[in-house]
Amino acid sequence: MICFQIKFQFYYIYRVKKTIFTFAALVLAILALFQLSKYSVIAGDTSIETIIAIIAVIFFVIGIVINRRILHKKKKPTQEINYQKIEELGLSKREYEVLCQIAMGLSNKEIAEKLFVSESTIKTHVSNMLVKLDAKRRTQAIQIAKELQIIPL
Amino acid sequence: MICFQIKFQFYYIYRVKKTIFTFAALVLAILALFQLSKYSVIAGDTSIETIIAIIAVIFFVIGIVINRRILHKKKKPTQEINYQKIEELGLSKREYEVLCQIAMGLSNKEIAEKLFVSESTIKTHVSNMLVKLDAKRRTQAIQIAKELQIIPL
DNA sequence: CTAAATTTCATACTTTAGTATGAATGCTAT
DNA sequence: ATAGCATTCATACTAAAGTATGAAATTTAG
Repeated sequence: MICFQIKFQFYYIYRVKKTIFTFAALVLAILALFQLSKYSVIAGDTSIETIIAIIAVIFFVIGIVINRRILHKKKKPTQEINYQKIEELGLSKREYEVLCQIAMGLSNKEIAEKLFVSESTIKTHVSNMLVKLDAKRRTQAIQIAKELQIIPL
Repeated sequence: MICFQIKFQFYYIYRVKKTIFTFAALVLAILALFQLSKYSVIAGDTSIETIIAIIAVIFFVIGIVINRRILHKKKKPTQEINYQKIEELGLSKREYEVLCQIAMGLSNKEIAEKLFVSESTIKTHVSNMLVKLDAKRRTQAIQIAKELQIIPL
């Protein structure tokens, strides 16, 4: 049990502190470059242009890679739900629950079983919900609800 | 008329060739840096480390900026439609059209009017489409189609 | 506590959705 | 040419969805 915990901890550190390790490696690489360039210049066997070009390319690539990592991580297309709109429409808690289940593609019977009520109850909720959303059908209700951002895409 | 065309052409060149101009400016900047660094080294009034550090920072920033520009341009949250999947499912053109109209919340009757065919034709398409999508209802078909990314969100 | 709103359920009814079957037409590729 | 597929349409049927009405129990807010 403890073994598992330790394993998990190491894994966690690895995942979270990955960026820090990357930066540490980067700093070391830079220092190495400094030394290399110094010796090269002193020895006179490498032109200053070559060194600068190499450094430029390296950091250009590093800039792109890091930027891509950061953008990639926060690229969560999570739809924010407009709870205020739900209240504005006057949708009750139960009506909203039913709406969500409809959007999942469930039938009235299936929703009834899932929410532990009778099918006629669901029908009542659906009917009231449709009026409040100004929809004629459940499919239209889904479309409208997604447009109003009251259910996830 | 010709004037407008010329104006448009210049605008077009400006828009499309912007990147090229940017790179041209970049190359000039690099050449200038080369000259500057050379003179500095010869004059001995700037250390090699400083020059390298400056170059590194400059290109690091350039890398980030260029990357951000590119990502920003193609960062349209437009859901790409998986046309290959549509073929894999064996959906015909008409069946797919009907599916899209269903997702818009239309009834069979409304779809029939929109596509200038009878309601029974739509029913046939819907029935075949449901089998191919392995859905029991049209609402479920919408959900599955969105998951498979064959219709826009 | 009481009035209003929500949730629940039922019954009866109408409308829409979906299935099954059969058939005619047109397009396409071998 | 012809076999296969897509499209079209019809009829008859079953299933699901949605409406209307009434009513009881529960929750919530003033």
